[in-house]
Amino acid sequence: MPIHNSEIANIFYDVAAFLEIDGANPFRIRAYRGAARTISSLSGSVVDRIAQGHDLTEIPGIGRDLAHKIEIIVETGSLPMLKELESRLPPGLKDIMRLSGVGPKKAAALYKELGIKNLEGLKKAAESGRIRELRNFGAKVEANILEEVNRGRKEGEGRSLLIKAEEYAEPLCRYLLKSKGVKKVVPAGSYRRRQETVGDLDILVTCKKGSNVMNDFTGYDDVRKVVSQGKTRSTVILRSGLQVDLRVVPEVSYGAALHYFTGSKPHNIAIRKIGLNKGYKINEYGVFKNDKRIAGRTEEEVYETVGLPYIEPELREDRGEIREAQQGTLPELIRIEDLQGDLHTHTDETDGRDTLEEMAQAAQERGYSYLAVTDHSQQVSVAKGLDEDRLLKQIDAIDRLNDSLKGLTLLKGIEVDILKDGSLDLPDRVLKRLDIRVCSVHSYFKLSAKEQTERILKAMDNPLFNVLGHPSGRLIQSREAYDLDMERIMEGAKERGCFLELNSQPDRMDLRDVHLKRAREIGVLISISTDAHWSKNLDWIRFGVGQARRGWLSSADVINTRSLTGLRKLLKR
DNA sequence: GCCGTTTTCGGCCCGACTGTTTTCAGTCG
Repeated sequence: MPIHNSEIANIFYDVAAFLEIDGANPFRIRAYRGAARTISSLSGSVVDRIAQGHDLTEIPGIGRDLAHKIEIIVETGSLPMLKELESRLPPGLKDIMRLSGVGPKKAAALYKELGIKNLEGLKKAAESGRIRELRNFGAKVEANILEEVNRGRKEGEGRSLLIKAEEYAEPLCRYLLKSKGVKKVVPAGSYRRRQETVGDLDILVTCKKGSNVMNDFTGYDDVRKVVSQGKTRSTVILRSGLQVDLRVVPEVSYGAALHYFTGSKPHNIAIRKIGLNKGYKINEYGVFKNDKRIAGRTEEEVYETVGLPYIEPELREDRGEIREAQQGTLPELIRIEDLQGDLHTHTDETDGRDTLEEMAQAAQERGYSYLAVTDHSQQVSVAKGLDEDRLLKQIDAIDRLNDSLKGLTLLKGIEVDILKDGSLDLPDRVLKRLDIRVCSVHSYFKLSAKEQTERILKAMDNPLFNVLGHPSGRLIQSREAYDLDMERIMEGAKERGCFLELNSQPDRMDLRDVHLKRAREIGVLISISTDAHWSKNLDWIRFGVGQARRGWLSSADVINTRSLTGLRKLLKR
């Protein structure tokens, strides 16, 4: 069983945690964390890279030592260095360190002074009042530890889907905007970068002197616990468990603060380094030269002082955007208004909720010039999938409706199942009568990567294959992607004139950002679609567009930015 | 442990808040 990137990353995360407890050089620890993060965000598998003879040290943050350690992990499945650390330090210390308010230093002290090895021992020590005796610990720390242990998990832990974060962020921002003296309220962090999930919500506020916004924030109806409250920063936990950080800065610092709180952290560190080399200090209050503020009112100013053009939030992941900005080769990112239509939608004829007419009307309201109706095929019986007869009837119904529609064309389509042997779930004679075929895997998720890849490539051999629907099959936080050689799929699609879908369902977001970036490099075009099962779900397109921007896509990389005529040409293979 | 348009050695982003202290360590983002 080949090692997945995430397994290599987890080993490095564990090494970093143990080194931290061990009191190792902080920069060495950072190197392991950085490598873990980089590896888990690669688009292709490290195993393949090694097999193809690629030099791992070309990956930023991976030097000779870490490259060698990766090779050992790939060969043997484990890392002797981690084994050695685990033999000296109890694995349970990692759980202790995950508690809010407990870091490596406290975990080390608890182990060394009191012999505490796991959460169970920690609980007993806290209950018997032994923890408060330790230097730098006290009654409050002890009480906090006990509360954390009893809860069983860290406050605010676990990531939320972007759509869930929106549900909380929007009313909270409206509420804060009404607070006296408040000028601007902007969600920053991974939310602004449109990451598919967010760990916590970072909200930036600018206001006049003497504003009461901090008290209004901690007094918000939905707050369950105030974790900390200061003049410029406060942290609360909402009743849903979502953690929210509020930062307040003066107007002159707005741009610097927004840049800082938008992150990502590696992007910020890289920008600050460039600043340092030019003799500037950059923090959330501005850009400083000899303690004099020279910029920071806008984000553009911050970038300008380090000699860069503005970089869109979705690109700020330190994945090459700074280098391309320096060279002036950043793409002009796609916007929602570039899209001419949606190419994957369902109606009440299968498992959708609205009629053909209702879906058409919703598309008109969005200003689309086309909408593809792509109900399920017969194989998906739980969704009342269409057989040949029912599909023919739907084709007729669409023809009739198109005669009466103004400004919108309904495209006759299907989401047809790719069967286990790589054939499609309906005969060519009926598929031929359609404008578009979205082809998806809904069964046999457990095939080996080789079998799954060949199954899909074989399906693509059929000249009627247009778009591979939700290509990886993952459901965020509930189902892993099936094993697949995505690189071969993308190259196969490119060779055959097929396209890959970016499915905008909030828990799919499939393809991932790193895959989209790779698709753009390979030159395979993308269909950004919602897979809407309800007319209201057409609005999910904002998630897809956010994800597409994170994948560096511009309007030219996407098929449904084309006019109807242009699109029809692309769909004819 | 990584990295280099000052460097192959000596740096490595920067600040807020809490609790335990009485000037600061630890944690967090």
